[in-house]
Order: sequence, then structure tokens, then C-alpha cells
Amino acid sequence: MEKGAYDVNAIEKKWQEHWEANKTFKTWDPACIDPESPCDGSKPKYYVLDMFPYPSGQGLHVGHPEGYTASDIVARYKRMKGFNVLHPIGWDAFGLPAEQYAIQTGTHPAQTTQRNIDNMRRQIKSLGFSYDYDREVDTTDPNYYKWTQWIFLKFFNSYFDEAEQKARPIDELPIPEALSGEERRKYIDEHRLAYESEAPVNWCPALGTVLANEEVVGGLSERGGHPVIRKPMRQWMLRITKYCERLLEGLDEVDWPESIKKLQFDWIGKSIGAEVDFKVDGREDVIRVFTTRPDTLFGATYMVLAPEHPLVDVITTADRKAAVQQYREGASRKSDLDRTDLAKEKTGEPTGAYALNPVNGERIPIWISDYVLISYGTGAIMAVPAHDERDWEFATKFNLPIIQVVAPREPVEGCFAGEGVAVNSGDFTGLSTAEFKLKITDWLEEEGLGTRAVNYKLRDWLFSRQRYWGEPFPIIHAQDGEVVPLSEGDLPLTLPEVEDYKPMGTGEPPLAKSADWLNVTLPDGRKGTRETNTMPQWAGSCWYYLRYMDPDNAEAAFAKAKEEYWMPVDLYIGGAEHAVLHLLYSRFWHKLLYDLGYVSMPEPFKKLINQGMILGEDGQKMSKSRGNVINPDNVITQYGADSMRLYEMFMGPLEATKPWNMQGVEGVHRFLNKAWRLMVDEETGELAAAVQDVPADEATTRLLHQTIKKVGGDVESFGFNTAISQMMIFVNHMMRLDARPKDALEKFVLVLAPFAPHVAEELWQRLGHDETLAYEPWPQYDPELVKEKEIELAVQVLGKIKDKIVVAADAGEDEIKETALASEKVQAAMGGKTPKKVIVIKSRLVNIVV
RNA sequence: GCCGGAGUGGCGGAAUGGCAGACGCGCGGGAUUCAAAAUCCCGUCCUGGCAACAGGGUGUGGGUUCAAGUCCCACCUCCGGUACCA
Repeated sequence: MEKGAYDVNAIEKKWQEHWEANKTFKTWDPACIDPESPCDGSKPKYYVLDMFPYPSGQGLHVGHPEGYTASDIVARYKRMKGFNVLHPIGWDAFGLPAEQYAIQTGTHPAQTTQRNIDNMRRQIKSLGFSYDYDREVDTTDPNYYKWTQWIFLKFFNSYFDEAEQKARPIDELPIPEALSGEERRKYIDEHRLAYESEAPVNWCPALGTVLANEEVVGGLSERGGHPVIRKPMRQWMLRITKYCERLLEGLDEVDWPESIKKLQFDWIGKSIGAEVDFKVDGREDVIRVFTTRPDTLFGATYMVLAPEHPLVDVITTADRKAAVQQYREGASRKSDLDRTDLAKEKTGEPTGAYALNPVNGERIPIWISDYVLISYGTGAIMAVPAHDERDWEFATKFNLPIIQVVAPREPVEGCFAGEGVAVNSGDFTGLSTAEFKLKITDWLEEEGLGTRAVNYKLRDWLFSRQRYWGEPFPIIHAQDGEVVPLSEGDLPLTLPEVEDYKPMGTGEPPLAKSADWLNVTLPDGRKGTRETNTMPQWAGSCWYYLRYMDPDNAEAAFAKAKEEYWMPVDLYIGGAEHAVLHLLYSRFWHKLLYDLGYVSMPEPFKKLINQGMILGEDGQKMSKSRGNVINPDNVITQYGADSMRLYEMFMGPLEATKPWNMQGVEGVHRFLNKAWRLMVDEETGELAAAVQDVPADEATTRLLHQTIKKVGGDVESFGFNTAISQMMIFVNHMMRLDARPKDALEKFVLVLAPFAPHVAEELWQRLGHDETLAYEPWPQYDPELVKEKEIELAVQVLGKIKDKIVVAADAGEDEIKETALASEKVQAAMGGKTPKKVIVIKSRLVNIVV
């Protein structure tokens, strides 16, 4: 230990042990719920949540403690402000790395996971976060995933009531009387919110699993960047699309960064338009298209079907069959990556068939092309090349006619996709785009040719993975084809032991390797096999914030009374990378639980903050290959957890991306040492002689009250960096005093405590207190004492500063004016002219206009 | 392409439309020391000047205003997200 520095490691260890031994941060439910509880039920509650980490073998990186420190400061601050604070932590522990390791080494993923959790818990504890570790959850614990499976059964056993726009138990589903037996069963299965589907999916051969749309980025897997191809497979899906509208509406209620809301808004991708029927010339078949621009119907010069569209086989003429078939096969084999790459050059084939434009009877050719997606809208479009960039490109390449039907306000080259005035549009000519849309939609509805329609980009959530290390589905496939859910009493369905963890290449998951587990006999004697897919990693994180409220409950996922007390999450801090994945999925789950009456509010996360990324010292993203990774353990050993916490907050605004700088850690470490020496004698280790029971002088009192005000206000608005600056100013001031008023120092220690809790506790104790300061009331400031007595004003002439004057804080406008005009420098700058106008901004400046 | 966010000293950053650069890092000088480390004090936006001081300055160009880093318009650069969604 250097001279002038306190013994960081000893003090931090001492207090971490103290908190643990005394259960300082145990969170009690209010006495009305738990009769044993010492918690005063009249206290307001505050739920501060961190996005729980994946326990990786790498352990914590410096990005984790950033959000965790911010939330810990808020949690500690709120406790001092008299809130009953829930501040938990847990482990999002299912996931690929542990399974990949198992495939390579044969180590059970549970073992690897446990080891990683233990290491990360150690690291997190070493930072002195005030979590209630009795509430830890681990998504891989059967006592936890029992309830994940339970929620899955809720999805399975529910349908969506369109009229009420909410989920209801499947028993309440109205079933057409005519149906019975197999048909009836099929009807019910088709309405479940969890359903099976044989659909083309994102298959990643390298990972041996399918991926959700959200996990595929630019045709490559989000994890690992492996190619992804489309392949039809049987999969479990969750009907998130039923909730599009409510997921959009809910965004209005929450206090989230606008950018995140917009990301979700765009991901859901609502578009309003019309569906229009085009008759196929010479046939009874009708092609239905979706368009957001029904006002351009007169400009539709051809149609395009997605290669997978069911009518392609029906309408293709004999002479086109071979070419069309070849194109379809090519498209189906293309990976998403290829499709994206080839996006620059449009391809397609005419089917030989023609359609009739419903507005003018024009005969227009029908093509197929992979620029039309089967999964959006109706899988078919009317092409209006004059007013759609993609159609323009296609029409230009294949020499298809282009007819202008919208006149732009100012002439433009090429395609015009904006709004304007209709031309070449029969009776509708002359209408504005907006008017046209309304009129033509009405007309289409009257004529029975179309209808207004809404489409969403969001697709149903592909909810199964061909992996070992995930929650097993509580589902049995009976021999006769019926899908039978386990009863709630049979949960949890635990993972079987298997000899090895490799997927079977064919897409058959590793669970199929365990025959004992796989084959079952149902209570009614039928034989069946268990579902061998497992749930995706997102499943466990969809509801963990609810389990924290009641982590040991064996009877329910959580008790209703506890949910009513603690929810919603008042503050949720985590990385922006979860903007559309975790945050959308968990909102969806929450809404199901809300519909079924298990939770009391439709939105789980009231306020959301994204911490920014921390870059390496070279300003680049931290990565092993660049060798610029900062290991928190090393920083803590060298400078201590308090310095680590303080530095992470001092670097800049929480949301910003900012580079690490080891010398900056030194800087805050010096500040803590200074604060220490303010109160402790370096030589003797006793309380410094300068610490005295004397009243603070005026300047000190004022600065103290300013500091209490500033730090409190900054914590409330998450401006941690400026709060720390203010504390530095206070310490710099106190250092100069020979007699340091003890009362002011005590208040300062309390203010410092949420940021640097270890050193604050130690100083608090040395100042003569026996109890932890964690529940000491946050010091109050007196608004009167915050005010300066005398203030310096800048005096400007024509906006340029010429002099500074000092006046009493309560000086009137006239007095200030007089003082300002009396200044020699001001007189000189005015050059004898008379002031035209004198602007006095109290406590700021004076501007003289001549 | 489109959608976000950001451009302020050598660096991280601070500034309800009101004194640009708080606080910290770094750097320069001094004190202390046999010396160093640590600590303390002074200085540190740029240009000119010994100095008092003068002039310039928040990516670029315009505008609004008594007053613009902050508001408006156009543009440039960087970072992040996204990709044929009709």
C-alpha cells in the first residue's frame, strides 16, 4: 500500500463480509404479506432491475459493472430516501457456449454453468453491489424452469379472442358445432397461442439449429456469423403476431428511450393499406395483393407472385412451366445470404398468365420473382413501376411498361415514390394521394373488389431449438398424432442424461438420444414420445423479473400479493442490444400473463435506460484479438471496487459509448484517498485532528448544501458523472480547512456512500457510528443555504464581455443596471454612446445595447 | 439506401438560449525529499504581447436573437442499427 492511500483491499473485504453476515441487503416483503417481516408497509417500494448476465467462462467484462453500478447507486440512494428496495440478480444460464463446450469435452453443461456462475457471483460480490442474494434465480434450475414450462403450457392452453383483443383459456374457445373428432382437435390446435408448424425456417448447419428471424443478421447467424439457409421443418411457434397492436400501444405508456421505442415500433412494422383482388384472365382464380398505395392502382402494369405462392403451379402456362419450375427451385435453394447479395440485380420469370386490373380491366402479365416474399402480406403484389423503386428496377430490366399515375409537386427523374396529385386515373384523376386512398378503398369495398387491411412485419416467434441445453417442452406426441401437454402437476420435466451432446446433423435434437426419457406411456395407455426440441435462450429471461419477487415459491411462479406490491419494475438498466429481442419477447409474455390474470399491469418495465458501450484504451471495441480487454478483477485488486465503481460512473454519461483509460481510474482513486485523508490521520490511522465539532463557516455550509442538492438531483436524473465532480469540488474545498466540521463530513460521507460504499461505511464507523449507513436517511439540504450571497455578473456591451461586477444576490434590477453602467471598462466600450437597451438577467449577466 | 446517435482543449467530458471548457486525466513550473514515489501549491483553449490586454474559438455554410455549443435550414464526417416488408 502506498503512503497517502488507505488499505483498499482490507476495508472492502471487511465490509463485504459485514454486509453478508448481517444480511444488510435482505429485502423484506411488507408486513401485510409476510407477518414475520420487519418492513414498514407504509414505505413506498422501488424495484431496480439489471438485465441478468449470461454466466460465461470469460467472466465479467468492464461493460457489466457499468450498468450494475448505476443501478446499485440508485438502489442504495433509494434505500436512504426511505424506499423499500428490491434489487436482485440472477443468471440467464441456458445457452450455446456451455453446450459447445460439452460437445467438445463431454462435460455436462450444468457443471460448466455452475462453475461459471460461481465465478461470476464472486466477481459481482467483489464490486460490493447491494443485491439480495437470497433471491438469486438461475434459469437452468429445475425449480425455475418448472415455471417457464408452466407459462409455456399457458400459451399452449390459450387462444386469442379477436373481439376482446386478449388471450383466453382454450376451453372457452367457441367451436363450430359441425366439427367433431379429428377436425375438432385440429380446429383447437390451430387456435392455440403455442402451435406447431411445418414451415421454412432459418436453419444454420454450423450451429445445428434453427434460429428466430431476430437471430439472423444479414443472412448470417447473430452468434458466430455462420450462413443460414431456409429449410422446412416442424417447429413450435408462439403467436406473438396476435399481440402486434397491443405491443405497439404499450409503447406509449412506458418511459423508455425514444430510439428503443422506435426500434420496436419499426420491428413490428405496422402498415395500413388495402387488399385488392385481381382476376386471372380466363380463369376463376383470384390473386389477392396487399398495397399501401391503392391510389396507384391505375399504374399497375404487371403482377408478381412470390416463388412459393400456391397459385404459381395453377396458372403457369405450359410453355412457361419448365423455366418457372427451374426458377422456383433455384429460389428455394438460395440461402438468405445469397438472396440478400443478389438483391442488387432483380430476377424473375413470366408465368405466361395474365391478370385483369380491377379498376380499368387492363390485361397485365403475371411474373414470379424472389423480390416478393411469401411471408409478408399475401405473397403477391401489384407492380407499379412508376411509383415504387423495386418495381421500377424490375420493369426497367425486363422492359415492362411504366405508367405514371401520380404527379409530383416538382418534376423528378425516374421513379417517384412520394405523394402528389393523381393523373391518368379515370374518375379519380386530380385527387391528392391521401384523398385518393380513402375514396378508392371505399369504392373497392362497395364493388366487392377489395378491403382495407393492415399488415405487420412481425412474424410469429419460432420458439424451438434443436439443442440439449434448454428447457424441455412439456409436450408428448401420442402415437395417433395427438399433441398432449403434461399436466401442471408433472412439472418440471427435467432434462435427461445423454451420452453426448452433438445434434444429429439431420436436425434431430440431442434429446432424441435418450430412449428412456423419450418413450412414454400416457395415463390412458396410449404410447407416445416426448417433444425433443428445447426452448430458446430467451424463454427464461422472459419472466425472470417476476420470479425475483418470490423465488422459492413451490406452489406458484409467484404469489399474486407480491406481484401486486412490487410490480412494475421502476427502473430497468441494460444494454441496447436487447432492444427488439428480450424486451419485445418479455413484453409479449407479460401480456399473456396479464390477460390470464396472473399479473396486474400490462407493461412490466416502467423506465428503461441503456448503458453505453465501453471501448478499449485504443478507442476500439474490446476484443481478445485486439488485446485491449480490461479485466475487472485486475482493476479491483489494484485500485479497489470503490474506485472501479466511481471510475465507471465518472467516465461520462451512462448512455454514451466511451473509451477506458487506466489513468482515469487513478484519478478517481486519488479522489477517494483525499476524502480518506480528510478524516483519517495518515501517520496514526486515527481520526484526523482537523476533524472537530465546530460549526461550519458560511462558505462550507453553502457548498455542503449545494453538494447534497446536486448529488441527489443528479442521481435522480442518472447524471452520475456530474455528481462525482461535485463531490470532488467539496473535497477539494474541505482539504484547505484546518478545522473540518464533523457534521459536514458526516453528511458528505452519506452522500458518497451510494457511489463508494466500502470506504463510506469505514469512514462512517470511524466517525463514531455502530450501524451500517445503508439505511441512514439521505441528508437534507436547505434551499436558503444553497444560495450564494454575492454573485458575479458578466457585463456585455453588444454581446461581448467587457467587465465583471459583483453584486448582492438579492440586488434589484435597477441597482445592477447602475453598477454595470458605472464600470470604467464598460464606459470605455460604449464609447460615449447612450445605451438603447439594458438587458439584465439576474444571477447571470447584463447586456448593454447601444 | 433508410433509420437512430454524436461531432466542444492534447484526452474523457461540463454548460435551464445568458461568462464555453466545470470536474478529472495529461503536460509545464515550484515546494517537500539525499533522491525518487506519494503529497501539496501555481499554470495550462488558440494567436499576438514581458505584461496589462487585444483578437479568434464548440464539424462546415447560412439564418433567428440583445445574446447560439444550445433553436431553424442546408451540408460534411464518424459511430450504431437495418436491409427488397409492397
